Amino acid sequence: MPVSIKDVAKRAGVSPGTVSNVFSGNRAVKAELIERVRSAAAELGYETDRAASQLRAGKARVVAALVPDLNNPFFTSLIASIEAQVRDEGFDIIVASSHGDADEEARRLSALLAWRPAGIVIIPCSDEFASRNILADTQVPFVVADRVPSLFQGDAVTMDNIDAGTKAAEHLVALGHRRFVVAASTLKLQNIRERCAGIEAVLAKEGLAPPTLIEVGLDFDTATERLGVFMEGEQQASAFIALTNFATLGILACAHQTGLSVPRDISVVGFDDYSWMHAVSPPMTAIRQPVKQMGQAIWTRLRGHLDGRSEPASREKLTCELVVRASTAAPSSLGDTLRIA
Amino acid sequence: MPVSIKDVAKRAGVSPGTVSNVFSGNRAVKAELIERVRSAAAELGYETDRAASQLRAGKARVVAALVPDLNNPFFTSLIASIEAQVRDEGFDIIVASSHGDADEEARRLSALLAWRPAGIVIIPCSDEFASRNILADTQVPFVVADRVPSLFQGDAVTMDNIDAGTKAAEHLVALGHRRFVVAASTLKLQNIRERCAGIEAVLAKEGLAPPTLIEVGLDFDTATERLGVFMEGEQQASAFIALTNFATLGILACAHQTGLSVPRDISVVGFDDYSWMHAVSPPMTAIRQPVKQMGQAIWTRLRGHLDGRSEPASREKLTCELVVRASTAAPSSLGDTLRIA
DNA sequence: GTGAAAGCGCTAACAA
DNA sequence: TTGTTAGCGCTTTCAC
Repeated sequence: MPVSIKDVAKRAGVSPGTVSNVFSGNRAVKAELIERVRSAAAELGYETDRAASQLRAGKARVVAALVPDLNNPFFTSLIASIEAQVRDEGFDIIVASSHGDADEEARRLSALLAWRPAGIVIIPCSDEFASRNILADTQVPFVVADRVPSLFQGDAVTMDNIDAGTKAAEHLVALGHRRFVVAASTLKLQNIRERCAGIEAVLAKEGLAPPTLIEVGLDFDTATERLGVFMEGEQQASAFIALTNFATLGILACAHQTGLSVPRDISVVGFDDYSWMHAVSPPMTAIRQPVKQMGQAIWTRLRGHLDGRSEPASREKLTCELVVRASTAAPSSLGDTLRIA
Repeated sequence: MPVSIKDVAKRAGVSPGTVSNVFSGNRAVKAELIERVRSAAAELGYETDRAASQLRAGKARVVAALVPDLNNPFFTSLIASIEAQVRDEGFDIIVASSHGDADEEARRLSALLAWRPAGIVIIPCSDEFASRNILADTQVPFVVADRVPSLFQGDAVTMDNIDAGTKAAEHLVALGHRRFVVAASTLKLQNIRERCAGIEAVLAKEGLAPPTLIEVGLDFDTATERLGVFMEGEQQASAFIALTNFATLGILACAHQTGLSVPRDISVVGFDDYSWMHAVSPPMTAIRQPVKQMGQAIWTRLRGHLDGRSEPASREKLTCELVVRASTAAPSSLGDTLRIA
């Protein structure tokens, strides 16, 4: 692509510096020259080389995003939200996936850093977030999202996970449920444990038995097997709360497999709110995370550091919303009778 | 981030050129020096500046992806697949969304080009793909995916959409269905029309009435309204085929709203195969697009052009698979009777 | 196999 | 307001 700023300058009869100023807007240029430069550039098909620009100016117009999994719609929605934020200001976004592995996370982080991005947003694959050392050595502003180490000091955007659990539990308690099962992909993550804590607190306050915690894993067979015990067995529960999207699917799959009807036999609160939850029968009651606001909060923080300003680190905790649809209902005594028989 | 190749060179007691060779592997370096350089780099926390490297070498280790919507899991799965391909070879991926708008597509494309990427993969927001002129002017290799203009000559990766429609229709015909409704988000796209054509051909061959084509739009209310006519009205259909993911949801939402049971009253074939289709009741029969293979085919083509090699343009057409689950069944005569009454 | 030096395309000082 | 020029960090001749 051999059309550089010099070619444009020659054709427009101005200096390279002027061309640069026309495109960057850094210094004022007479209207007439702007016009000449613009048309010369258009004729030649010129577009500023961002690598060169960034190298010289020392300012990158790109932000990097590192997430655990690009197949998880929660993460990609977040990327979508960030993309919508940054594009208006001429930034591009470079993405990478750690594939849920801490070593890979470290490697990808280094690779992203090599772009000298204006900022990095990272969703660590575990609470340890061991690779944060890598970031500490650099001057690149970064914000940690969703999974934030408890003692972490820097910029962070999270959910109020305790409140999320509380809302789900209160809703089900109000409907009259007394035995709860909580399904999570893994309890190794802080945010998941917080959601549990929220639920446990509600049940304790109501004098109900603590919920049964189940790690459903990441494949349907395991999930179904582990949940099945509490759908078919002696100690049936009537209320199921999912703490991740996959857990939602696991509960649904298991209910279908064991022939239980939702919400007649069991009530289910899903996690994350996707279109399919609205469309299926019954439409799912779910805890919705404010993905869009998350993206905004992230960009606000990154922006704060943009021109070398050193804003104080800040933490934002957003609240989830319980969307009530038809997968939750009062426990039917009929169902109870049938299952006990 | 003020640690450059010179700092490493000084510390290791070698020249900058040698450091460069150690990291790029372009020229052989004595084992002892490699060791010295590596440890010096590690101590300093040095990582090659990709912008500078790319500027000088004229070779980018980044590919760009432009899709219509980052909230659509089909597109993001494709990005995930491409990411998995390229990361092994040290490439990064920069993403952008055209937000379904042709002008924005052109703008974003120019912005992406400004990175001088090694290649671009684009899913146009319409068949026209007007912005292809922009690419034609450059030397950047690109491959068009999913939505490919019919007369397009370059590298492309698509689905065999006619076959996809055929498979869905044959499945339902074999079950005994005779009246079909086909739901699509829009019929403006070539690939959607091809899916229709596949269905129409099957029905024609069987001597059945042509399917009713419905554009469901992009919100549930519109979708439900338009589909409702054929679920409740005089000319009930028993077989519903969705041609996009949203159409699948539209059909399901409408069935739920009108109180029809799947598959007892109507059979539904969904489009795209997501986890939720596996988990809900009934599990959905669906047409699965081979997203992973698509990513591979795309990268194969891009790779072909990588070192300035000028491979001939090639087109790949992948085939979809029909995943049969429980949302399709033989039409029940009982259902027919009830609805006619 | 290694070092010295030129220069990729751009922007920012400095002159004019 | 515009032109001239140095140099960002790197890779790549060209010498040795």
